[in-house]
Amino acid sequence: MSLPHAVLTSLLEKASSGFDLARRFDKSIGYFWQATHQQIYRELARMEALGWIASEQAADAGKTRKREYRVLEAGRIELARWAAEPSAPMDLRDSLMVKLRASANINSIDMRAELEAHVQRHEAQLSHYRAIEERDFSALTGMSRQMKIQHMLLKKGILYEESSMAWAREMLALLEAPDS
Amino acid sequence: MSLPHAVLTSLLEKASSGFDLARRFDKSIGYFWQATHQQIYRELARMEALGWIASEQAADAGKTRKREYRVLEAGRIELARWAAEPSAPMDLRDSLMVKLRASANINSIDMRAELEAHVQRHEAQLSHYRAIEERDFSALTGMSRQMKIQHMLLKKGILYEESSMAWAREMLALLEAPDS
DNA sequence: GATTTTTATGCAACTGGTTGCATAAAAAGG
DNA sequence: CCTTTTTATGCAACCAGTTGCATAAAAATC
Repeated sequence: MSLPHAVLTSLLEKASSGFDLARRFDKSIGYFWQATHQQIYRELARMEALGWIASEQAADAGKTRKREYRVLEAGRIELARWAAEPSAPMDLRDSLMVKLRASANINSIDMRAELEAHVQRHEAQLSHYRAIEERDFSALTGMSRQMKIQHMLLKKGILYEESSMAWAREMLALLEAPDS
Repeated sequence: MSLPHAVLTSLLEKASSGFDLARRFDKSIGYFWQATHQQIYRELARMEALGWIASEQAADAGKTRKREYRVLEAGRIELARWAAEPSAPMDLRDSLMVKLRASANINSIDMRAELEAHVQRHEAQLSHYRAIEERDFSALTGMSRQMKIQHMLLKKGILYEESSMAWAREMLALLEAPDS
């Protein structure tokens, strides 16, 4: 159960409203933990009840209900406690691989178009990551510990996209080979 | 919703009981789609009701309730239909990355032991995959299309383990560096 | 000035996956 | 022989995540 902790982490970096968090979950933190706005509002309510976070009317709220949440000491303690407990290995559920395996058994299934779309998606994501790297992490010296870790997390994404793409291209070549 | 289709794919390769399927989901097909025995029994019942699969008392049932399921034509058609529809990009939820990100913001969180355990897990999985490759895919010629695809799926796992491990080692080096 | 889009929050119902437990025969071990 | 483990199936309750919808102010567009 990591969603509350992902929200805590994100709030730690910047006190925000639920809406802003939801946007943040569509990038940055969301690259390894996505959530819908529904989940986020629910978690915020739960964590406020637990005393992990507190909120007040946002400075730019106007007449809206916009609230800004920030992490309390109890929240930091909980986050540290959770980080220290052993993490279960990530569970992958990759439907494309299931489809490819099905296509190994049913000859009429042609996965080439799917694979091409897949390659293109990874390509787009990769160039997106590279642009972020260029923009935020191109300094050669003087990066703080925090920055270095953030850079490594981005590199993780880059590595993932690169290897997914290389593999998908090889797979595509196999499916396109005349004799196969 | 891919679990029924993962079960169909697995049954296509070999007609089996729920129990055997559950074991199969702890390896092979389970590397990219896991399921508990509960989910599998539930799915089998549903798919039998839909007419995608049929079952009879297993040959080696004795006095037990053991049943053997096999895919019907309607099941093959459904599997092909599903394979042809576009697949959503895989959603990763990697709690280790969330923890590392939290550790970038809270200095007292020390992720080194976690990362070491992580490296070791990937190492074990990698050598397991390599043993399978050695055993099943070391032939240099005469591999069928089916075998080639299966080999590529295994390679996908190998690539994933290799890149996860390489990255985790680099991350570990960063966390161990004196100045960071 | 009226309409559409974006910002912002949230309820309710549903679905997929997990956990805990129950049952019972067969095989293995002491 | 008796106990434990493995094989085999399944119910019930729960939890996490998704989908559809509703509301309403502010900003943008026509």
